[in-house]
Amino acid sequence: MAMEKTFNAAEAESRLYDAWEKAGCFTAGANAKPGASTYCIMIPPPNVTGVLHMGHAFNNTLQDILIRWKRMQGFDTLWQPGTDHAGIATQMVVERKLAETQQPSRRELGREAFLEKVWEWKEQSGGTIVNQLKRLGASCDWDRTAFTMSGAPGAPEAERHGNFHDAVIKVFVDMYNKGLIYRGKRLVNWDPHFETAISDLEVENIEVAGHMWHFKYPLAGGETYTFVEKDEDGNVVLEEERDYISIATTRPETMLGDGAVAVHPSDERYAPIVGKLCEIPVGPKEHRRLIPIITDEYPDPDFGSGAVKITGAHDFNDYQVAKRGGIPMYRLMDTKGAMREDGAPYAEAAAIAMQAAKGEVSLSETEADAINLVPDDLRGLDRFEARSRVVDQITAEGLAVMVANPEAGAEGEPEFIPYVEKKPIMQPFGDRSKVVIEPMLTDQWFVDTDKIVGPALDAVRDGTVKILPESGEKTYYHWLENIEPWCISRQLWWGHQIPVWYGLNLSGEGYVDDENDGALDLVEMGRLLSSQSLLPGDELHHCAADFDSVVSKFKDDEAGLPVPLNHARVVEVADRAEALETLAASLAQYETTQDPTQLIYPVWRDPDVLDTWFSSGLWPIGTLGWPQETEALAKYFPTSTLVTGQDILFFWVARMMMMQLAVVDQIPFDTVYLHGLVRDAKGKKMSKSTGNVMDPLDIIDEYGADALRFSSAAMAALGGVLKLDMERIKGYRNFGTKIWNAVRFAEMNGVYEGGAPSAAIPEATATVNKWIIGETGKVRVAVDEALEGFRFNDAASALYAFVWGKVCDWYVEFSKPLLNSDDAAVQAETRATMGWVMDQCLTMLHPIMPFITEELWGETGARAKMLVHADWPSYGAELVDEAADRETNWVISLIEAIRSARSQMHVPAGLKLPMLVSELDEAGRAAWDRNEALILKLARIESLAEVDAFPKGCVSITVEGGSFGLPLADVIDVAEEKGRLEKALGKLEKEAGGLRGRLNNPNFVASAPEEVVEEARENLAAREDEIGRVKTALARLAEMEA
RNA sequence: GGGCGAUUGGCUCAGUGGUAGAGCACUCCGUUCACAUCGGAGGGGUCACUGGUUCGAAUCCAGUAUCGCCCA
Repeated sequence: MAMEKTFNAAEAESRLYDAWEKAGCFTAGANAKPGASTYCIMIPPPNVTGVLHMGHAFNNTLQDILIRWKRMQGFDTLWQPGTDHAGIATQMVVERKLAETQQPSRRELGREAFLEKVWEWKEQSGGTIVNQLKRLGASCDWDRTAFTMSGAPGAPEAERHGNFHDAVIKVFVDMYNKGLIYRGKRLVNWDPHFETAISDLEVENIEVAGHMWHFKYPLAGGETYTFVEKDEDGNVVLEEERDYISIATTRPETMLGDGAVAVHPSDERYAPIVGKLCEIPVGPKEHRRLIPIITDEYPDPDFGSGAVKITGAHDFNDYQVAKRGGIPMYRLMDTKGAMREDGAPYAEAAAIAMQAAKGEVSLSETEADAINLVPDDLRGLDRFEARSRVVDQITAEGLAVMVANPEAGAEGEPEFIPYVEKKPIMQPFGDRSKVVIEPMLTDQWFVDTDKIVGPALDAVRDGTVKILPESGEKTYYHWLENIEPWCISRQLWWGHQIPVWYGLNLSGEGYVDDENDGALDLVEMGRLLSSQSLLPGDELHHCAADFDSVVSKFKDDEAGLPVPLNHARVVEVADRAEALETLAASLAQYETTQDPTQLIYPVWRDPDVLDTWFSSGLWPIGTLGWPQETEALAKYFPTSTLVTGQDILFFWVARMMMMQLAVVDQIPFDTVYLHGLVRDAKGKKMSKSTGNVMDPLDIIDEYGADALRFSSAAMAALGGVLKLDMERIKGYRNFGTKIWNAVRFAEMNGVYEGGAPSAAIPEATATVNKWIIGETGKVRVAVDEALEGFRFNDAASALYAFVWGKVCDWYVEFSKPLLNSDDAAVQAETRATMGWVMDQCLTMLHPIMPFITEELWGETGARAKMLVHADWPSYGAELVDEAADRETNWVISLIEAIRSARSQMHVPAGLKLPMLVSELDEAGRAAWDRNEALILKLARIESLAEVDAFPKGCVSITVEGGSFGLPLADVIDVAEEKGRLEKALGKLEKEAGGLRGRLNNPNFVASAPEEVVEEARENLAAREDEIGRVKTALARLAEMEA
């Protein structure tokens, strides 16, 4: 067999991966020892629309390293794969595809037909990322591939194996029944393009060039006050009478919905006017709204004018202020982000708002929301168009704050201009839609996180769950201790439809039984249908897993209604409008038939779906078959390690903690390993617009998956920044070639002649064989310790240093004379040792570099098992032979000293030199004798002769316990040699000086640990010894000069 | 503004109190039969700054500066 010179990754990777898969190597429990403990990792489900990027590659490499390592150790392992259904992203992808192929749009298709299209797309394209993960070498149990929408109504046969959908619905119903989920009107991130609420995670805050306008809000009734501005020392810098309060805003269009102006309670400038009313300087003059000036801790007195307008329905900070102060929140925009066109004309709306501001009426949330305060001329405008109109109107009226014009005096330039600051502002954008996100007050479903956060906090506080790096725990506490309600509803079609049905509230105030006869007549029915109680927002609702289960709950409601309503059949209709029609028709029919059994009580299901994170929050139990008590659930839950990006600590990790604890009262995993974003070599985020995106598949094509994987491991320092450098990847590709050729060398030297090496630790007699066996023991301990502590970089560098720095640089070289030895026993021993050492390298490297190691494993003999299932070693420091260790290190230092001297004396590399020795202690003599052949070979020495004193022109080589010399009188450059020795002397003196200083300090000797003092003494002695020899050499050189 | 973190050779980074390290890059030498995707030798660092704790600080503490990330 003649091995190729390099590993052909492109050819081998798919072949090896297929072999693993075909043999079922990744199946849950594969290679488990009898009675083994379990080890389970849940993949962070990639988006079903996703394609593999560097973040996935890195994240999954770490998981694969762990799972392969544990699998080789004989644990009962499961790496659970799958994808999430990615509501908004998937809907967008499918809609785009419909548009591209000239098919009817989503709305034209309708919900059911559109969802069919989504499922079609999923069957065709949803497996992309799964296949890409295979190219990385990910050893997931693919037969178990999960999907957060599996088992949903409308899912094709192929998706019916899972029941994730039922699990999600069951959790919603259970949590609803426990009072952990409620419906409410709250401020959410609204995407005007997709017309849905989105999560914080889907919002990107980007700094953009913005403007800060300054406007005057006149005091009501022309009141005035003395405005006094002081500097830090309390000196008055400005004092004037004002009839207004100055407000700065970046969003003038939201002024229309202002409910108050707030100032800080400590702000003396505005103290005289707190509690008074001021006028919003926009809208028809005759209907100007007045709003109160209130105090709140939120305004920063040092920022802008110190006064803040409060628009509770369109700003998150203002929302909090408005809630605290009972300020009404007026919604100004529709779902598309345009100014509202609905409701009563402005004059009417403004009048109601006025009454509220004066405290004459108090508005419920629903009532406030029904009021449209957009002036008639601005209705229907896009929000940005409305902004510029508002600015123009205010400025035209002279209510903009004016400043001196720096251009004044120039042609056509006025003396004063409106005060508009150009400044960068952080603006929220939808990460999918790229439009500006609008904080919007809407009806949504929420998880009452306050009620379930406790156990999730406790589990980390008491150490049941460990988060790495530790700083992640701080962040976790910080977020959970200040947790906000979690909005879980989305106005999308693709997702788990909320299992709540609504019905019209027929028992409201509108119904009055005129005759008091307990029965409904026509007049009463008419009143019922038009009454206030049928306004949107006041419906009855019930929650249940399906329609059949919800019917009885509506029946219970009916029981309290008068005849004949209490007999009505509960029937599901599409929506609220259809329900009203159906009810009216049914009542009309009843009038003629008088048959109560024909009466229909229509109910409709909530059209919204659940946030994708609500379902992925159940990933650990959902993928294992919950709520069924499956074997997998019993075995692998709670799972072991979660490896994920620190950016989703809140959105996913914390939610999994809360939900698993809330639903099954168990932690989902015991360790969370968090890592950062993979960046480019300079530390920049990878982005399409910067053009610095690296595609992991391109990297795999060019350098092989192993190189990419090794790079991932090497940069995975706990808490470290991940900078991906192609040079580094190339270096690790080279590392693979290095191992390949080391094995090739072994193969060429008959190591595998007798078949695969024995798994038994070889019995060695030769020093270097004993030494490399000990080094192998040390590296196994180092690798396991590193992986146990999730220090992947330490594991990688320990293996790199061992394989390249010890095995290839030294052991292979040392072995050459032994493999060519005439002594058959020495040769056999060395072959056995080398075979074993190479096998250990392959075994320990396999979790990080599975492909090349598996290939070499197969190349070097028939094996009982593939490497993926080989036994992970457990030997350790007991393999270290101290004497062999010392001796080999001495040999290495001697060889290095000779090479160094040769190189610096410009001795031609190929030239063999004689060497002299003037003194050598007993250990040195023994070491020389036992290792002469390899020293001579590696240092290119032809002979060694003992002398009493070195001749003139002899280059000195000093090692522990010995002085060697190279007679180079004819080639020596005296000045150069003197420089070399002086430099060495200087370094030694510096070291010795430091050691002496410490040892002369009585405090050091008294306080430092014994072994530290002892070590310092030994070091000093060794330095002084060497200083002596270098000085001798320098003296000899001086003689030569003379 | 709040929180978290970083600052070590030209670059990218390890290094949790005891003689400053690695890889890459650089310089010189090398077609020695495992490997030029290689080998050998070498240069290069006041560990951001200022104080403090300690016998001893890159390492612990405080402050300063600069940078990054998250949140507002």
